Amino acid sequence: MEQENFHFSDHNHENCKSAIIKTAEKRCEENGVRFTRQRRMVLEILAESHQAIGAYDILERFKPNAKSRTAPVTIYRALDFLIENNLAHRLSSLNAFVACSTTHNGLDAQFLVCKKCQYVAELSTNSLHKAIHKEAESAEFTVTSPMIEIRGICSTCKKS
Amino acid sequence: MEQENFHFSDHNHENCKSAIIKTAEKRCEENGVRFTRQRRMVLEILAESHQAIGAYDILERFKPNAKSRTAPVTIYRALDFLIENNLAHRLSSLNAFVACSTTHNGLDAQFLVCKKCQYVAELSTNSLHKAIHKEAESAEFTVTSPMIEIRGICSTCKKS
DNA sequence: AATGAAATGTTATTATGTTACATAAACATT
DNA sequence: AATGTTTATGTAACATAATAACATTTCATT
Ligand SMILES: [Zn+2]
Ligand SMILES: [Zn+2]
Ligand SMILES: [Zn+2]
Ligand SMILES: [Zn+2]
Repeated sequence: MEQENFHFSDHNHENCKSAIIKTAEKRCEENGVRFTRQRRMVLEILAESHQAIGAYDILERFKPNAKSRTAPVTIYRALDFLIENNLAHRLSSLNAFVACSTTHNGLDAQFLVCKKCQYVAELSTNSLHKAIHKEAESAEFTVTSPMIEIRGICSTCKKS
Repeated sequence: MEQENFHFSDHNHENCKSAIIKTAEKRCEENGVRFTRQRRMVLEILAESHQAIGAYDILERFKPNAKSRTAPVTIYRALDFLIENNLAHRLSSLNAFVACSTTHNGLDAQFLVCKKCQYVAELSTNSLHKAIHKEAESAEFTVTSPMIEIRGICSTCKKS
């Protein structure tokens, strides 16, 4: 799941998807929480692409495979679960969600969000992590959940 | 308008407010845009505190001094204007707004947001600015508008 | 005063997210 | 297996946040 550039151009997304699901199975096992059918379905929808997707769009894609009529709260509950277990992230600047695509190893996540094509690259760099915590510390501020969403234009979109 | 800690404990907020309004008058003059009654009223409401405030809360505080019935869109239009002219900022993680309280000098803004008391400290540091642009560059990503909202607990809340 | 551009008024609508309470499935204990 | 307990899901209504579309007014310039 190493990315080389913003569009993940060289990566096999089928592998990528199955890695995300496998990670989820493993982590839920470890954490003693249940990776239910609905939670899996929502994660699979997220993992379909590296673009952020809104809850109501997820709902639309969810409905065809649902066993009964599905309400928004079902999606939000699944998303809450995934986010709590670090299997997905919410992008506040878009009111949208992505599957987690990196191993954080205790570091905060950062996102590069292309305004044009909506692709999201997830980073988890030591340098940014450190810079953030250093600035916060000097203001005597205890960081719990930084939201670092770097909006701009990806290389592919810039060329075109 | 220099801040020493998160709660701006040592600052005279009356000065702070009038500085915000004066800056706005000056900037609008410079930019050849109109600092109308409504825009001023919304900025004054924002400048009342360093807490983020939602558009509908602004609306409630706006109504008593309004000349006629006021709809949400009025507030949003004023906010759009203020944000465009860098006189206010939107905090995506809260769906809320604050008056700008620093001079940016070409640097991006960053925010420390206390989850407990809702206070917002605005930073505009070179070190964070650089760290962000450096990481983006190495992903061949062109930054336009980073959203850096560092959520956590301020020193005052931590003590209590 | 006539003109055009910017700002505001008015109403309705869309988008996003939550509450409250009922039912069902999974798990643990006897 | 029967029981109680927790966790997950179903269902409906509601709450909050933001925008669209179009009419009217205000302001600066001619
Ligand atoms: Zn992929
Ligand atoms: Zn992640
Ligand atoms: Zn102040
Ligand atoms: Zn600012």
